[in-house]
Amino acid sequence: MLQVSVLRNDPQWAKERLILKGFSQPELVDTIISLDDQRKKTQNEFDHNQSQVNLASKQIGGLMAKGQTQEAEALKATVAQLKTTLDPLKESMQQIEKQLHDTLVLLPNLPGALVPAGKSAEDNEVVREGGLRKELPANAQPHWDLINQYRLVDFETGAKITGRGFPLYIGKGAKLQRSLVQYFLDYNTAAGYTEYLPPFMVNEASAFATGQLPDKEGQMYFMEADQFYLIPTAEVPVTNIYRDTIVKEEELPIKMTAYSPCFRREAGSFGKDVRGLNRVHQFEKVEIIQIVAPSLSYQVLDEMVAHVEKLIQSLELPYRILRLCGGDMGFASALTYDFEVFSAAQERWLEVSSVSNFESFQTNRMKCRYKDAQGKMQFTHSLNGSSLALPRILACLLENHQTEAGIEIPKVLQPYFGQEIITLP
RNA sequence: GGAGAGAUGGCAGAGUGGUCGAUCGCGGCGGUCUUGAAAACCGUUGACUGUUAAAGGUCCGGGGGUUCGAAUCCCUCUCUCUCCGCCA
Repeated sequence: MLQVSVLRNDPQWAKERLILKGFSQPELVDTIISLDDQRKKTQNEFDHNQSQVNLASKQIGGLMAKGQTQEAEALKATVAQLKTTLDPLKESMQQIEKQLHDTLVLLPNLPGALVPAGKSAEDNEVVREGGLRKELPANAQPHWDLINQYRLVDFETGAKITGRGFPLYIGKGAKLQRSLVQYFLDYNTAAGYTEYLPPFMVNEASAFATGQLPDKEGQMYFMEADQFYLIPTAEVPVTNIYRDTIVKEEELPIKMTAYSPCFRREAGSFGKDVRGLNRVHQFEKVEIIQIVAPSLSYQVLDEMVAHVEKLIQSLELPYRILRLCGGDMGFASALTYDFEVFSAAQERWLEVSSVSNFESFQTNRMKCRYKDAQGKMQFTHSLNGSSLALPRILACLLENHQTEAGIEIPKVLQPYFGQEIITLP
């Protein structure tokens, strides 16, 4: 959620930034400022009357104590009179505040200075490429064929148990998933991130705080009976650890990592690029999250990008890093870098990580603040990234490391997986 | 699911209708003393809103009610703890 003060400060600039993000109603900025004016005006009037009521009530107390009941009764009558003006004022104040909040919440975060203009994925900027594309055997295959031959994942049975998009991992496939999760968590904790295992369902307040609500309402699974949402990413429960808290400056930066399954309805996005593990309703992911002082957030963003980059390098995969353009960024983000790994057999890039700085967009919704050196209350900044998302990494590992002899396991994973190569069953 | 107890400022914990936004303690900050530190002593220390700055207003888990006046009384919801039941 944006701060009204930011919009007031330079409405024209704010509108331009919103347009860069592809937001279709920049005029809401003016609506918000005018609502805020109304709010101030109404509140002022209300406060004035309330103050008179408070004063009179105190006087009544004094008069009663002295036994001057007649004077007290007279004052009571004036208070009663004043109070009739209070209720309608309060009502309209609440109404204005709600309207203001409901409108404010519709605005996406303003894109940061580095964000390139553009409407879609084609306009993203390639920051750099890395890793080696291995020479593949002549009969190289896409992962959806490999997982069948090697008996790693069974989509049909997953569909029978639940529905399409719920893969069932089997044998070495399941173990490879588990090895990756463990490796990623160890890698993250070695870099100073504290590991959490969070709840996989969240309440409405949590889903709102990180920006999933109201923006992505239809994308989350919802448990009607208990009013819980299945998490689309560990970002939601983990970031919410710090909802409604005031942290000490010396506690910053707060570095957290968590594994979780992720549930996404992917409503409307099926039909294309959905084969195999490319897009599923349930997948595993290890997330990294930081809460930091505002002045450091972009430096931390670079650190997180470097952190994820090394992790992908260690898996010996060819990758590239993109800086997302305004139109392709998420609702809550101010700057996002996507990591894509080259899927050799599909001959296309697959997104495996997304690292973002949310600045104070989430922390304003969450009310996560700290006192700076001057003793002033400020919103912290929050950042997060996948480190890493699993099914696509699995797909890329299979495709990029397939050889005549079998699927080679990267060195760093071998201690976790327990063998160097997966051979045909 | 049933019964009981509870929810107050960073923590701990008083306060049961009228200068209570809230005693005291711990912690934090500032100071005295000290070469420095500790101890001791003194002072200070919630958030939001509003204003150039004030004043003023709001907040004692959430919502509603009673009253001239509510942290305090009533209703309701949520959560926590203890016991019972069920259960991986």
